[in-house]
Amino acid sequence: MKNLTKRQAEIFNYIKDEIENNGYPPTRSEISKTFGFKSPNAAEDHLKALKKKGVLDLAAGTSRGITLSNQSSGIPVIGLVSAGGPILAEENIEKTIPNNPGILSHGIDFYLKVKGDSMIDVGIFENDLIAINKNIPVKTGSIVVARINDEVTVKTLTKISDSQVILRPENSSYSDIEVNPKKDNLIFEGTCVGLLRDFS
Amino acid sequence: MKNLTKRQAEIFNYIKDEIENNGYPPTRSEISKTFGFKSPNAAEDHLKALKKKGVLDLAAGTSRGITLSNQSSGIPVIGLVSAGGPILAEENIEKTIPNNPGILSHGIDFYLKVKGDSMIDVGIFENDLIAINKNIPVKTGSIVVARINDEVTVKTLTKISDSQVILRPENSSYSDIEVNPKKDNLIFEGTCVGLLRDFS
DNA sequence: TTAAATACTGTATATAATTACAGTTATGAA
DNA sequence: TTCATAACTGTAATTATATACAGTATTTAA
Repeated sequence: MKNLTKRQAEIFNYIKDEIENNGYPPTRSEISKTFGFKSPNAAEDHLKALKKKGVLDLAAGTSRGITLSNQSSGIPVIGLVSAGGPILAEENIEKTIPNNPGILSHGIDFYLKVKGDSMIDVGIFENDLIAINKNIPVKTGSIVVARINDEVTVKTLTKISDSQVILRPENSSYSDIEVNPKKDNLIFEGTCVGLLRDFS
Repeated sequence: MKNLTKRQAEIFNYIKDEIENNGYPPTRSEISKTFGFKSPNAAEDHLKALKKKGVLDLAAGTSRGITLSNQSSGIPVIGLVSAGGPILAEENIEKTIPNNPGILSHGIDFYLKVKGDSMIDVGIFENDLIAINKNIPVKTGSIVVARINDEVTVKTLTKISDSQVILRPENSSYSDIEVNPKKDNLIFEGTCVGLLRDFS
């Protein structure tokens, strides 16, 4: 959904927030008022641009007829992460699920579908979706999503220093992973802020 | 939510559905069209009645300015269940959290905050919120919320017949619970359809 | 370098939408 | 019985809203 200009992103986020807070989308003049436009047509133009870029839809002749498109209103679920690119790259997105502000105390940037049983002792099972926030600084004790030499893993961070990082699987049959950030390529993709499991 | 007439409930549910499906609430005339009213004032009257009963709010002078009130839009979280009354009784509701249609494959009637460690082998931990659907018929293999002689418990249903019901804790340090529905008062409050955990 | 896109102002208008007022009919409670 | 509530019809007025057209200035991609 990218290629939004800075201004367009501002307006898009405002619309998103309004829907979240008010329960209905803003009008052209509400948008204009918020951004200081002297003409409602400025908002109209922006809406058309946002529609053209596919992040929202407009219902003709309908007041407040703004709907966020699927991709832009949902939170991506990341399945298997292909090596190389960024974790949120298109090809890693398995689906998107509706955003639900308010269910968890932290914001969610994406969900990661859990593979393997290395975290079962803290109740994280295969195929669970763990909610990840990219911006919380990682700290010891947190469950983190780490990328070590392009391999993505979910573990508890138990030690972090310039020369040594220890990632602990929460399963007694596995051993701690020790990483030297100076030698290995270590990236923290985010912190686990919640868990979602669907019994279907 | 209280004492809505049949007609009011129909209209309220329609509004709820419209918000969910369209992303914005209906106008008076859309409501009228749907229900065959020949005057938009019929919808206006209904909206006023629904507002009076506290299930929604109306923003004056605002097109589509209908918002569902917290109680009616959220899903109750049940903490400790007091003996006697129904599980969804006011005093059991710890809080409500926003409804999120689409995150789980089944509908959610309420969340139950888990006490104890009797289900840790299936990754259900203390203080997790389990999502419960009241209307799915209980069947063996499902995780169910059962009330045995007024005590509420979450277990896996492993056997169900007229004379014997077996509820299995998913923790090797606990033993199966055998209930005779003819002698004991056994009520199934619902089936667990999902799990929500907040790492805060 | 040039056309297209971005980001607006300014004006105007048809129509979408809220909402008041005046009624009618039916039902159930005081 | 009588009054409040429910569930509408019918009309109408004000205002809220979408949206077109005509511009201007700046930035960006071909």
